[in-house]
Amino acid sequence: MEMDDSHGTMVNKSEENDFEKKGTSDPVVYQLVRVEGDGTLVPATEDDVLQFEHFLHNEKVDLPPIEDADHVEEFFNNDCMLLKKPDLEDGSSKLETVEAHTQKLGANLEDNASTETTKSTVLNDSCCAEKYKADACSRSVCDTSTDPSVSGVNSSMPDFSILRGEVCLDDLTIRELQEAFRATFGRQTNVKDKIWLKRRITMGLTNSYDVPSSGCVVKDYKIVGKDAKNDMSDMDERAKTGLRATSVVIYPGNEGDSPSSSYYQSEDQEDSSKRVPIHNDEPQGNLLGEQCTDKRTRKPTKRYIEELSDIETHDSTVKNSSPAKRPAHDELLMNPRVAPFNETGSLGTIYPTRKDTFGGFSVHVPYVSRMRRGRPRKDFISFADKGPSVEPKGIQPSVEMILVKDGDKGNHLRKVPEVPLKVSSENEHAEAVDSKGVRNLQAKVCSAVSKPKIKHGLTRKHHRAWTLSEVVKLVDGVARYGAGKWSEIRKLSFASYSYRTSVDLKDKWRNLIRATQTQLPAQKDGACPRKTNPSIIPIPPSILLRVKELHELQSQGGGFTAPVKFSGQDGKVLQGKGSGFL
DNA sequence: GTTAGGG
DNA sequence: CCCTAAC
Repeated sequence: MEMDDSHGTMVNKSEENDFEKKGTSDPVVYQLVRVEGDGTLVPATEDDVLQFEHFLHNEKVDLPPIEDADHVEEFFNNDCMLLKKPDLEDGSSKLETVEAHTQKLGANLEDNASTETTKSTVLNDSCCAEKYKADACSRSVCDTSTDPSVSGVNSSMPDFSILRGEVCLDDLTIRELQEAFRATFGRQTNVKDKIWLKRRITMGLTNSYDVPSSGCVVKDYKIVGKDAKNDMSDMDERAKTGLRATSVVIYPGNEGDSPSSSYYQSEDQEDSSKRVPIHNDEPQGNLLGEQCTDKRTRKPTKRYIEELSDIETHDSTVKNSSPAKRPAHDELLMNPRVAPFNETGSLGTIYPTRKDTFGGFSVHVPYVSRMRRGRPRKDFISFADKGPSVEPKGIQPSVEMILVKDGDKGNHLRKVPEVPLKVSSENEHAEAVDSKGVRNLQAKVCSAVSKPKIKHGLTRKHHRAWTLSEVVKLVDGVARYGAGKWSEIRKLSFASYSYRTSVDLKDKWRNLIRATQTQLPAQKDGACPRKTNPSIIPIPPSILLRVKELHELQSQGGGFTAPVKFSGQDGKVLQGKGSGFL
């Protein structure tokens, strides 16, 4: 199965094929999540994913290699939410299992839930609690055991008969449960925790996370037992049943705020967090129930919409996580769904898209990595009051703006970038407006398009790559008027480039200076000037040399004024090269 | 309003 | 590019 985040939709297509091909493919989809210091769950970052790539890869290629048995089991034991802790020393942002995370959340749940919902259904299983705890806490305890029945994983076929007929999961032995697990998920497990096994099997058969820990009866591969609930939307109902049961039963006397109590809550973590994207794709056609179609949790969005993060984490006490990896809105955590595949184009080209919640809107965005690197936008429009909308199948507004290569002069309108619901457009409106006009236009568009209040009508300027001609004009302007006369240069040399502000010129000049300090020496050494990014047109060395000269002259000369330094040679170079690049 | 600098 | 202090 495909574990790559960028293929969030694999479950529908390739996975089945893989399964059929290999027979042992794991139909469970794992989600990598990150637990921030404040306990918030966020989708794993790309970096996180990379760290586990080998994991996922291993699993994909061949199931549980012996060497990795520990880790694989860790995945399983934790309902596939594995995670690793990259650097514990800083203690800031750590990765851990969802189980552990849910522990933290458990206390809250306990507070909110009524304690009289205590059930005794789990009592007979409480003996497994210790085992479970042991499993969860110290890996390698059980996975090193060599139970003959659990060793020949890849070769033999699962015994599907274990679930045939009417079977009460409670009556099964651990081994039988393991077999049932295997029949359900198509893979082996070494877990000996009955509760866990039963829950996992039940979840697998119902394709739901919301299952009781015991009392389930399987009949013909389907859960017919009592508490097999499928309605995830019924929160109240869920809070009263299996979820409560486990944690309260263990410590019947206390009110549920004991750490241990909340610990065992972890067993039902899916209930509370619902972030466990166990996706039981059906390998055998009839093994898994299909009654829970809309329960499937898709892989999380890979990118962060940091603009939403503050909504969720403004009050968290532990604020040592990197701002760039702040947790997204909970809604975003839970709901990002991957639309199976969207067909576009006359050729039937299929592009994966995912449905994402962007500022409260349901939108489809290309399933690509688009993690923002900079700090969070401050002026992002808050759509917090706008609930998730019904996804429009036909209209799929994209927040992506397609960058249009700057032709040349004029005809540039600073777009209103990243306004939600703004349909992507490739056509630049042929209208030049000055900076102020742009602001106004932005405000207008925003107010027209989106009802929610916009903070200040400020949106990020549409990124425009600097063209060579612009660079040449800038260099020319600096040579003519001097560095620092940005306003002047803008007025006189960039009259037709209305979208270039004096600040832009200044920034670009600064970047050019930097470029001369980095690129030029490298080129002299014959080294490859930067990692050649074909999409970025390198600035010709001649221009860089001019920049360097101008910079040195004007910096050392101190009070550089006007055209004094405009040497004939430079002028010639500029003219020649400039016209050539235009 | 501009400019310089940090982010 | 954004933001902001300092002119």
